[in-house]
Amino acid sequence: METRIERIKKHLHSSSYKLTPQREATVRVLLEHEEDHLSAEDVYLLVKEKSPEIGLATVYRTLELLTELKIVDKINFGDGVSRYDLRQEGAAHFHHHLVCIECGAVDEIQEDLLEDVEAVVEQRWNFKIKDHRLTFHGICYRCQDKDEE
Amino acid sequence: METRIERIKKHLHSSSYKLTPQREATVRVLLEHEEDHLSAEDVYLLVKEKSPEIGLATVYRTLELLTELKIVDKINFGDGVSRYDLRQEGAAHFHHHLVCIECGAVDEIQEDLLEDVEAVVEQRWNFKIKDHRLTFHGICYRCQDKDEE
DNA sequence: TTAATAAATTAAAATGATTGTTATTTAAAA
DNA sequence: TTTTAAATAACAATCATTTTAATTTATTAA
Repeated sequence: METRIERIKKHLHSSSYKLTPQREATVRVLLEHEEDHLSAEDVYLLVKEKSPEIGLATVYRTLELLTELKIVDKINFGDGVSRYDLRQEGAAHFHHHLVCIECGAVDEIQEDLLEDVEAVVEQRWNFKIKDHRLTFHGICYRCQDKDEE
Repeated sequence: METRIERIKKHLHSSSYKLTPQREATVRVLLEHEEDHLSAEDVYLLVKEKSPEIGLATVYRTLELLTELKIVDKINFGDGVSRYDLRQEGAAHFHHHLVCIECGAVDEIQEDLLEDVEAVVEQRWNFKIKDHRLTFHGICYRCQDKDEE
């Protein structure tokens, strides 16, 4: 945890940004909720618990900055809010998501799975892929079990 | 064109909705701009050209209805607006998108390409896939040509 | 160390997309 | 035709996000 913070700090410094207390508090919340897909408001409320003086706009600015530096990815599941997801260290590509249309749960797929598809797209459409977003909508294993009862 | 309108009309009727003049005007705009990825506001402005009395809220409600009936798909490319995309008739799955990070162009991929990936996901993650969203971000062929100049 | 400068933050206001409300209109059913 | 329900227009309200202006914090140069 501390080492990841250190690395993020260096990442910021290398682009001549500082890891201010507010930014550090925000990063810590993201690290502590790596499994979740928090909205800016979610992050704000969690940061506020430890640093009550922080403002929502600062959280937005921090998330924007982290997105720019590709430390987090901004993603949108179709409800009205953007969600922010820490990128795995060293991951070349953004991971995928499984959104359950029954319970709303969001699970992650860390495996790439798209190598072949991307090769086809680059070739057939002559498109230089820099990033991707892949989300499946369906029924998660938990709700399938529930349905059987 | 007329036959597609007819089919959409029947689709609405089968769920006991009517194809009102406002709804028809909206559907026509979508049909006439099938290649584009219009926001609600875009649709509104285009509908207004032919039917100036229409209200923005009606366009929103119509798009929402069409989305519910899976006649259009609502998609979000990360700018602040939802975009609406007619589903190909008879298409089981939503098509994919190529978003150019230089010029902003959005191209479509109608081919599925995901069959293998979906088989893996259904099996390995025990997830019943109902739909998907796949978007690639990168440099389109037009901008690649431009860069070479 | 101190004055000057730049970066970051707060708090509040502004913006822009989307949704809700109410009165009215239109269409369908009795 | 009368009644009822669905759909709409016009406007107000809401919600996420961004901007602004004043203030604070950190950094640099004297």
